[in-house]
Amino acid sequence: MAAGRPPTMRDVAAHAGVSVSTVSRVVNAERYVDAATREKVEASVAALGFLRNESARTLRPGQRTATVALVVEDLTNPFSAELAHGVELVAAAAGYVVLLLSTGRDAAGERDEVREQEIVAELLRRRVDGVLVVPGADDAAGRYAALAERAPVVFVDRLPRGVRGDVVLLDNAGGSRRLTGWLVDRGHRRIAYVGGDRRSGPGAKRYSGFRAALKAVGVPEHRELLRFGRRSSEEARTATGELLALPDPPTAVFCDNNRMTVGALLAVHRAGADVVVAGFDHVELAEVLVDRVALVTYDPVDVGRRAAGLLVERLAGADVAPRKITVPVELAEFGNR
Amino acid sequence: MAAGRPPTMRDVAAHAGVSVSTVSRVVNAERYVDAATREKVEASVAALGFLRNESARTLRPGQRTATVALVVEDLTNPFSAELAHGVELVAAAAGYVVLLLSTGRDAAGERDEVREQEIVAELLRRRVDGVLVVPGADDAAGRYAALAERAPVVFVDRLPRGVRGDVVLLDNAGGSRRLTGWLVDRGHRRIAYVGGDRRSGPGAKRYSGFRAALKAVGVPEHRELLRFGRRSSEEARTATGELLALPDPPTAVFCDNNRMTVGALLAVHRAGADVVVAGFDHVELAEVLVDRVALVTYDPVDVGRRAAGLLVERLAGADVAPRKITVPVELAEFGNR
DNA sequence: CTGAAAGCGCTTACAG
DNA sequence: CTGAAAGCGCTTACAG
Repeated sequence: MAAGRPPTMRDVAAHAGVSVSTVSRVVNAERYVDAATREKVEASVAALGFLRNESARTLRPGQRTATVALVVEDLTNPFSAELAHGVELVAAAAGYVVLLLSTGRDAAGERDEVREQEIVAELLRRRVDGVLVVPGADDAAGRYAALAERAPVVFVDRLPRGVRGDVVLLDNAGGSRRLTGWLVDRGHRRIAYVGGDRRSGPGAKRYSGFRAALKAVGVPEHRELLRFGRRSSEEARTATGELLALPDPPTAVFCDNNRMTVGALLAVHRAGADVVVAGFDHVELAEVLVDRVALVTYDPVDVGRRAAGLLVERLAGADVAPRKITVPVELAEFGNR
Repeated sequence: MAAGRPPTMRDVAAHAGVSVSTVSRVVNAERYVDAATREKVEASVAALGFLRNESARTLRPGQRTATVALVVEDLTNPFSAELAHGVELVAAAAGYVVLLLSTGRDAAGERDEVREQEIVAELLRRRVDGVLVVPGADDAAGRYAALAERAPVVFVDRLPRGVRGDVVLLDNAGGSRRLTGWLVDRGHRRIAYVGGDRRSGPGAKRYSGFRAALKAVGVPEHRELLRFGRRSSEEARTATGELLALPDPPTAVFCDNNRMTVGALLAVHRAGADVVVAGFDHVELAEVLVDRVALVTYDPVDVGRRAAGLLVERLAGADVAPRKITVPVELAEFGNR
């Protein structure tokens, strides 16, 4: 398991009978190396199983670590996982390796700011070339500003206030508007809303799209049908159950994200209620659960690919103003009825 | 964005009026530093925003990179994603950072051995302290042997032939046996099998558990009811559809993994067939789709935690024979009937 | 085309 | 308790 120290360029040089500089040139595929010399060195590299120590290379000023970091809250979320996959694809193709860090939540479900600070310091210590962040909140400015000063940062899904950086967002407001419009077009007037945080980030945009769509056609928003701050599918199920039990229940439920949709689907299915479920994010098997479902979907892998693309461009020297990409979303309709 | 070179220990030393050695001692929290000196240095560290260059530290022989790598085939798979989360939790707690690499598959769905070789080389170049691998095949020996010689490797989900290393497996055979037994106990005699590769890895164990359970109670295996080599839920759905259309259809379908289960659930649901679905892996909402379902479940996050735990122990110096952990699985039963 | 030498930012014996 | 010096494994001007 511990097989001595790995061979160094010095070992290769000795083996090939050349200088260390020459080995370096060969390893770096530089020009101006005699073909015969090159072959000799390559033979020694192979014979010794030499692999250049990247830490040593990196030490020289101007040298890159060829490392990018991806900071997410929780990889358990399918959005983050697929995003990470897209990031890895593009990063690897461009010669970067991905460092994965999750910020997590503390026991109370609150953001762990100490951990976030520590992550930022760690990335700085490791001199990563660039960072992709899916921020947990809009107020992360202070935390990521120090990072953004030293390395390009691309934000995904939300842009913290006051930080400079490229950003990749979903068309949250537009998607919500279309989804709500779809319900209204089908005659729904009492539409419930089950969601998480309505104050910031994607949740805020989704709620604003919902309101805008209702307002545009003069359909009233019923305050008693709005449920915010739900964090899990269980909480969404309970909330939806309560809504269905109302004297004048909704005819449709708008769900803010996939956990909300899962909860709502369960509640509607169990109640055997004649209610349409409309949700943001893809939910597997949704269509067979409830008579009629509409979902706003998009490809998280693509979000990751685009975000990594922006970062790679920055690292390649694109010296332009911060850019913003809005990934389009699609409305998919399912149902037996 | 590019704010000059970051401060070095030399800058801190000058600022604090001490030597570089002293700065190093303070930064490394060594003893034998005068309290006043320490404070002075800490003040300078803070003033300059010094963060020790980890590449430079690493260069010294015997110094660790505090980096572990996780190699998976595809993070899109929820198993890998949750596993990665478990790994990250334990690694971070132990002071390691996680490098994420996916091997992927080529266009034809075949393993990309060149990419795997390149990943191994990359990890060696970066001098990672240890590696967690979810191998794509049993014959990966040659590929990971070079790695295992230089750094501890923990294999997850399958152990390639001929490689030394710790391994964390699921109780595949046991889970399959119980699941099959559950079906037999309920009177099923014509049980279909829909699965992927039956030759190696988890698939082989699951199939052998299935056979063993049938054999134990003298229930015959019906060759016309076995479908292997299915790779997606679509392929599983088609296969299940065919099985249901047989003149003498099965009364239950055993599914090898979650994609198979999703496909089978859809097929049974659409056909309105009175068939029980039994599957390995958790499937969200499975219970509301089909009248009766049994699933073998486990916690992939826990698998990741345990694998990372083994690795961290190795890195802490545990010099013991290769260890094997088998993560238990649970049988969960759902249904309206 | 090739080599000797300096230097990247740290850590670590070795003195004191 | 503190500092001067050597050295980790590379890269890169500078000569030749």
